[in-house]
Amino acid sequence: MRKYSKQTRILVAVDCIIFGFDGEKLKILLIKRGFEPEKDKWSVMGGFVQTDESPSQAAARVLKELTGLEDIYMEQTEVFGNVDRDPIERTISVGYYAFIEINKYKTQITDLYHAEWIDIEAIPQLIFDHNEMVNVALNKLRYKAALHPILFELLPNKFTIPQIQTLYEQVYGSELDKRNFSRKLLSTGLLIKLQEKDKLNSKKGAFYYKLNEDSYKDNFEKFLNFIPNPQALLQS
Amino acid sequence: MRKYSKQTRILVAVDCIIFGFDGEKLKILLIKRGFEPEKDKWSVMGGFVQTDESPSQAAARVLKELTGLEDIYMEQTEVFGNVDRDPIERTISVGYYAFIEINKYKTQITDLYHAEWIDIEAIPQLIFDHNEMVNVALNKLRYKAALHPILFELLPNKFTIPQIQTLYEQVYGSELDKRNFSRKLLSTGLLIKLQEKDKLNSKKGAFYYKLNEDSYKDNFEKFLNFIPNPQALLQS
DNA sequence: CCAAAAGTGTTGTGTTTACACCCATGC
DNA sequence: GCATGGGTGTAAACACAACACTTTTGG
Repeated sequence: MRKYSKQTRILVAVDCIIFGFDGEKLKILLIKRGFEPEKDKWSVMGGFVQTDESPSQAAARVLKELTGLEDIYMEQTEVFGNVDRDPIERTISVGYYAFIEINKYKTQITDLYHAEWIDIEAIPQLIFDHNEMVNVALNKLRYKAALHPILFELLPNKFTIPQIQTLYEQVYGSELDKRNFSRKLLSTGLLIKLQEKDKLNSKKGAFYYKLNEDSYKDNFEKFLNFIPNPQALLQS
Repeated sequence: MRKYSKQTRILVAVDCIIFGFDGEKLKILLIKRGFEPEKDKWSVMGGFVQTDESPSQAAARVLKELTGLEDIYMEQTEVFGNVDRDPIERTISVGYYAFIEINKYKTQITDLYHAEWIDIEAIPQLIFDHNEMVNVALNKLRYKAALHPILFELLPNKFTIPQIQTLYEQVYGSELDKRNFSRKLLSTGLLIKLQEKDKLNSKKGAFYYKLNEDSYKDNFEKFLNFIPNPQALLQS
């Protein structure tokens, strides 16, 4: 079949901002490149879209290469396509953010990369426009998490209410009232209380909960208003 | 400088779903292609990203070519990148939606295209994955408009409250209570009442309003909850 | 017994919804 | 004078925000 012969073909990449939560801090997985260009500089993990894959398949592949995990929760943020964003050659990159359960993460990547979890409060300078990608991902995640129960993807199967609250507080950088938070969370019907308690983080112990999978699927796209005054906390 | 020599370059396009409101119906601007491939088939307006422009610049250029207008409100929807989406040659397309004031639109395009406003209730079958693009654009627009005052971009400088209400009703395909709608709208402080009345649509006449530009900018990204029970009306 | 974190209830305030009548005008 | 669409008010239900004390238990 005839091609669009006069048009320019462009490199297309994907870049993944991978979030994890260790129970205390929200972190992203960054790599230090072991090769040129930009050797020893920090960046997010990315890769080029291959001929036989869509951008989202490419992002899933990159995530698997870096973390060993599949079926990861992933959202596209936006396309980064400024003409000069990559000094080597013009490249258009599709941004994604992904949530992984941090305990399931095992280093997978060759020693061409050094991968490390970095607190979102302490992101170093990154190559190209990767700092902007991280900011866009954070803003989109804050926006979406204010309305939809996506943050459970960062937690293990069993979690306690104080753990979730800490996670929300990290995401929004502000403290929440535990009475109001717990009431709102439980009123969604998303959680099933378990008998078991987590005794690691307190003497009294906090009950574990798990997700009600049916209710989770049903409510995923609904507006839940998790965050009081979201307008005060969001930039976009 | 060295290039990423082993990687595949891919065609990158933009496709724009252009919305307009004629006072009665929400419409999108479609074109009937006057050339092969897919001659005489309907599609949305698009074009390839050139070497000297970003995808958003390409989208703005395409919008200008089709409508003659610049500085149009535009949002990126998502990337459409399935390997087989374009049968001629692999092409990755960045989707956008745009709002134009329908009265400002003047046909600009060469007679290679026949452009027409089509009611969103009556979208014909489109080429490639353009029907999916339209659906994605509609869902994103509904989502965003439920929380942010973007729909004013579809209206002329002067508009009446019954006009805005009709627009919201078209966007969500459901009727709204005029007392509650008007109260909520006016309580945002976004509108300035003018002395003049629109006497075309009723005998009594409805007062014109204009946007309070300062308040509009300030409130653009805030959550305004224009739509009661948005969860009942949205798919994503 | 005490420190540390978990868990739980109430009240006032503001927002949302549902609902019905009068007004102005052109014909 | 009447049909058409514009404009407004109120009350009940609900959701939200602010706030403090009791419980459990490991040390």
